Amino acid sequence: MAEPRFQRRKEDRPDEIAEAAMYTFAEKGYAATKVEEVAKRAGVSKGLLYLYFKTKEELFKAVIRNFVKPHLDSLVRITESTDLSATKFIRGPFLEFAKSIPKSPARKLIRLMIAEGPKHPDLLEWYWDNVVSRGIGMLRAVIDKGVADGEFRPSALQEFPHLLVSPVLFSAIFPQLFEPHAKLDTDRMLEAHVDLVLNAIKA
Amino acid sequence: MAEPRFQRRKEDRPDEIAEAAMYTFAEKGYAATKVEEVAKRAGVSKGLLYLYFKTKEELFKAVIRNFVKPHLDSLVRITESTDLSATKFIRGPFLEFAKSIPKSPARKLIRLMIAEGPKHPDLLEWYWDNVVSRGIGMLRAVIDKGVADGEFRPSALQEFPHLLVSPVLFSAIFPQLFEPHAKLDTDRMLEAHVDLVLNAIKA
Amino acid sequence: MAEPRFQRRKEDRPDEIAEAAMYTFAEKGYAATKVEEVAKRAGVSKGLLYLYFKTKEELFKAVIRNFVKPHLDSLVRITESTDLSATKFIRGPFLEFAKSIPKSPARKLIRLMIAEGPKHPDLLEWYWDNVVSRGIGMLRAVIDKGVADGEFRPSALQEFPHLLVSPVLFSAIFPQLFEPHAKLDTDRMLEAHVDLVLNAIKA
Amino acid sequence: MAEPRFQRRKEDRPDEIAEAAMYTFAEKGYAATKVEEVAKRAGVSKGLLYLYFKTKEELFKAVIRNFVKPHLDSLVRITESTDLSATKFIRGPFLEFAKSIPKSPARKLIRLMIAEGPKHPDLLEWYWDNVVSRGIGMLRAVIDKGVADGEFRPSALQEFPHLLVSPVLFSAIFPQLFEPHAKLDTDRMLEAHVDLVLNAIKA
DNA sequence: AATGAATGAGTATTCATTCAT
DNA sequence: CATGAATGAATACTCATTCAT
Repeated sequence: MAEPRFQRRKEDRPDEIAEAAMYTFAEKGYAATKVEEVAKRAGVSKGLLYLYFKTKEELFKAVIRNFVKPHLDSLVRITESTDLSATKFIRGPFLEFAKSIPKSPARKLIRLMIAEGPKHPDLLEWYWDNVVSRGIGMLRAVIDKGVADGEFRPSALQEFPHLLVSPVLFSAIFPQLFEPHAKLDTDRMLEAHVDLVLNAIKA
Repeated sequence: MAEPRFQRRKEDRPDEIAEAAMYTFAEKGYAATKVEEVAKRAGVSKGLLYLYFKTKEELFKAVIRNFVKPHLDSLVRITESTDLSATKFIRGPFLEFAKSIPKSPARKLIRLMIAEGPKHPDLLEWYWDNVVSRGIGMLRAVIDKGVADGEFRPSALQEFPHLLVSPVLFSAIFPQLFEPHAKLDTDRMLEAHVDLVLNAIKA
Repeated sequence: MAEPRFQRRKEDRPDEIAEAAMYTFAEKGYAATKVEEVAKRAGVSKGLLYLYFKTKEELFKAVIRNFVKPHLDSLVRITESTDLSATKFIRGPFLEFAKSIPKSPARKLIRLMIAEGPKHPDLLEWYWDNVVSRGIGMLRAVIDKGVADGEFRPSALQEFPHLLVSPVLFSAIFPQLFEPHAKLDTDRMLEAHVDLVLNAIKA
Repeated sequence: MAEPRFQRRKEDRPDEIAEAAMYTFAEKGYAATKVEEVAKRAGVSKGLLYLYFKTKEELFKAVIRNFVKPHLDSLVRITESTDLSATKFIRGPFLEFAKSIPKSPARKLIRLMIAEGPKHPDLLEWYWDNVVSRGIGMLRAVIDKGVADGEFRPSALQEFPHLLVSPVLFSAIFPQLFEPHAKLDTDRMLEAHVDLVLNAIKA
């Protein structure tokens, strides 16, 4: 007859489930993830899971959205701290952000997005609108500012800020595939990357 | 006048099946690919497919191996043409190779590898041994030669030739995900990349 | 007014399924028994069957174990009633037990065991430990007691109680094979058997 | 250009195939026997096998018929040697025959018959007509003769000669199932059986 | 007569989803 | 709200049989 010490508020449930799902998807991939396992991991029944998420696909999308938001916020925060010079911004907050990616669970979600993205076009659209295009836009703004301020010389990097990001993507994926065969010191590689780029475009 | 139900064409069959499989895997991904569909696409019965490939997984591995070999050969050929200076090599054959990737079917296999790789460790091992590590080794040799010849200044790129490759990977993946929302001129981006890098390390 | 698609009857289900399976296995043999047919016969979906029995083989083993237990218990009860003299025990409970076998569904399971046993060594082990060796041991004890009590003369039957059982086996199998061609009055044959044996070993 | 020293006469082929089939069926059982494996074992192509045997079932029946014939002949020979007294016949040729069964490959065919028989009614009919009923008839004749000659007292064994055979069947089957758990000295058991029976019916 | 490539019907098993309780 | 028993569509794989060569 003991009343439970922690009454679970129903508001938390969806998030708890999404978190369990995120770990499971990350570990096993979409197809190999069983809804029942997610439910078990969340300490919840299958039926309840389906109360909050109509389908497995809904759940997947919720996971992506949920766990990308923090990184989104982090991007926003970085943007706001742009009273730094472009060079200092890139060497500072950007590099830090870049280094954090290959170590965070986000790296698994990146692989998931690449693997499953094409099957979920609306998810890709959301992702493009809310994450990728904003990220690219922000980087472009930083580089443009660097050029305007005379820190950087004009270069194709203004058109392709992607080049600033691609090693981040690389260092998120590479270890997930080839870790057993090759260690990659992603921190140092990303530092080298930033050095190289800044060296190439410095005025 | 009905076309014969049985045809004998032993030699070609495995390759025909593998090709059909490659397109199907590329389109749908591993899990969503039905063996029967591959067979149909190859104009062959399920049973015959299984005569040549013991399991769906075998088929998948064969596909990867089969369709990566040409690129491997291409890499080898590039290596052999290294009577060019390092700079010319990078601006010439390497850039050409890089540009070809995002346009060839290989780009789909790259996405497949990222998506399915972790489920097939032996495939990853083969891939590492036969493709990735050799590719990286080759690039490192080129850069080292450039340094030795006084073309390049010493730099962390010697340790991380990956940086030379990561935009190639990026330009292979990005359009598969975000093509509907953003066109990316991969040719020009890769040219910009090469420019940037050479600019950064020139002696 | 349609009957409900879902019914809850957790407790009974495994037994109901096992019974349906037992009849199907008995009729068709292991290989020719389709899981789906068993499910249909039990008025249950394939999926539910698999909820209770991991594989077809598990189901088979469960059937054997389930439907042998009653006979096992019967054997035990017989053993316990051994305040009878050995002769009376054989003429009474043992003969009755023997006669019951060729008429019960057990006869089908006996044929199944002979047919499928070698493919399921762990089942054979269980069967040996729980049924056969105990049965033989019990019979040996009865005969030894008969000798000790001066009812029987010492004989090789003490070493081979199997001889007491083999006509039981025979009368369980023979009709299943040759019923259309030859009726065998198993009751009278088993009575004759008991007469013969007792006549041979009476002191 | 060497001409083969042994030209295979086509007459032998069916028998060779049947022999290969017999060993395979005996080892694996009907369902688990693959036609291709039989062909390979016979050193013949699948196609040729099908030239001689229309179906797998035909092949199975041919096997049973082929390999039971020798035992049939042996029975016949035994019958013909009945210038012996009934007692001596049972102690001599019959016991020898009985002892040989559990050691010959025939024991495997016996298990096969029990397992697969009910699925092949015509085979059972043939088997009944050509083997079982003749065998039983012969035994009955021997016992009747013993009674007529004053060797045996009249008994139910005249009606149920099966009782003379059932331990033979038992000793053929038992070791195939429980050999790993219990050795059975079939020779001694069968001797004990004959002793017991003769003791029971001696005049 | 002989081959073995080719066929496709047949089946065990899984798992997202539903709904009676 | 919450459960988990129940469903059944979906799919990899096998193997007896056929037939072009």
